Amino acid sequence: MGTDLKPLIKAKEIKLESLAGKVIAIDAYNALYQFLATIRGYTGEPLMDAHGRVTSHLSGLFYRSVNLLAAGIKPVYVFDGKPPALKHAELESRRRSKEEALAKYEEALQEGRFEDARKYAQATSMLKDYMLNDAKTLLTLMGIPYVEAPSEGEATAAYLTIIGLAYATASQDYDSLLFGSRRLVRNLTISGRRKLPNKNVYVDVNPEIIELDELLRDLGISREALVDVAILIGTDFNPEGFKGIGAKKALQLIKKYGRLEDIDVEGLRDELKMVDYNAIREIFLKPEVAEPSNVNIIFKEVDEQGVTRFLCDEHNFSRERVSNAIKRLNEAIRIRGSSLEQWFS
DNA sequence: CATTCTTA
DNA sequence: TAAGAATGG
Repeated sequence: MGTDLKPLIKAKEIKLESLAGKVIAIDAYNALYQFLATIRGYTGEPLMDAHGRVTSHLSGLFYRSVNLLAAGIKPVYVFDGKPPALKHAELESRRRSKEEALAKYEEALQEGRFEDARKYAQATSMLKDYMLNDAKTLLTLMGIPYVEAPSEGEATAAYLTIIGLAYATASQDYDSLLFGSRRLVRNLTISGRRKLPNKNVYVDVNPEIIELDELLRDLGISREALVDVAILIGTDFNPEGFKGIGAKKALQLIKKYGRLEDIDVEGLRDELKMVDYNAIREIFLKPEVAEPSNVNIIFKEVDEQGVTRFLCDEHNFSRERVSNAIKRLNEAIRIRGSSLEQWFS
């Protein structure tokens, strides 16, 4: 879920094309989860192949990646490793709400309330290991690199921007900023349409970028202080946050007192004693990240035969759609005139 | 979510 | 032809 920093952030809308030629480190879990949750049939069932294996995430990953490549963007997907121990409570609560959603889904389905069923089905979404493996296979066949993070994917993605291997991170969550990402791109989409939660209304959504340096300057605080603000709001590592404190109040408090241990507010001071905020700070400020020597960001040509075999033969995608997409991509590459030399190096 | 089909 | 609805797997 991440930290709700939104009220503190003013993002700049950008055109997708402005990212042409840039390496973007994409939070794989975030992207795949979004695909899995939203790409569903009328009654909420995910797309599946003839063997009943879920393919929603592959559909999203394939078409979006084609579009990013066609726009000249170089995506690098960063996969999660082992979650920090402090994340257990958050993961457990996610597991529980999925369980509850499953019960509601079955009930709604039984009663023919398909719109509800769809909503609850989305909330049951779980990325299984085989789905992650299928996603990695597809990326390899598409010539798109990915990185295995030792722990939080957002942390390694952020690190890639810090060491100059990526221009920005891409995620819907703000946590990569806490991990020090120099730039965060949200809404890295093509269609620019998103359904409002619980409503049958669609709104235009454009990609937006947040520059960490600018954000810190605007807020008038350091990254260390921003992490303290996040802890007050509530992070994946202290999901409760603190009673009555949202983004605005958290910022006020840190601007006034500087850091968590100096907050002099009746009640809150005692609540803070119950939280190991130093451990949380450490996760954000000194995260476990991939070794640069283990990061190979190499783009290759799309293996059209391989992609077709994998998506169409193994997973029952339409040959026509897949070949059209690859044709579009090749045409875009041709028009851009990017020689394979400069592109794939 | 992204693409394709339908509709007016 | 452009917006909205349906479909994809």
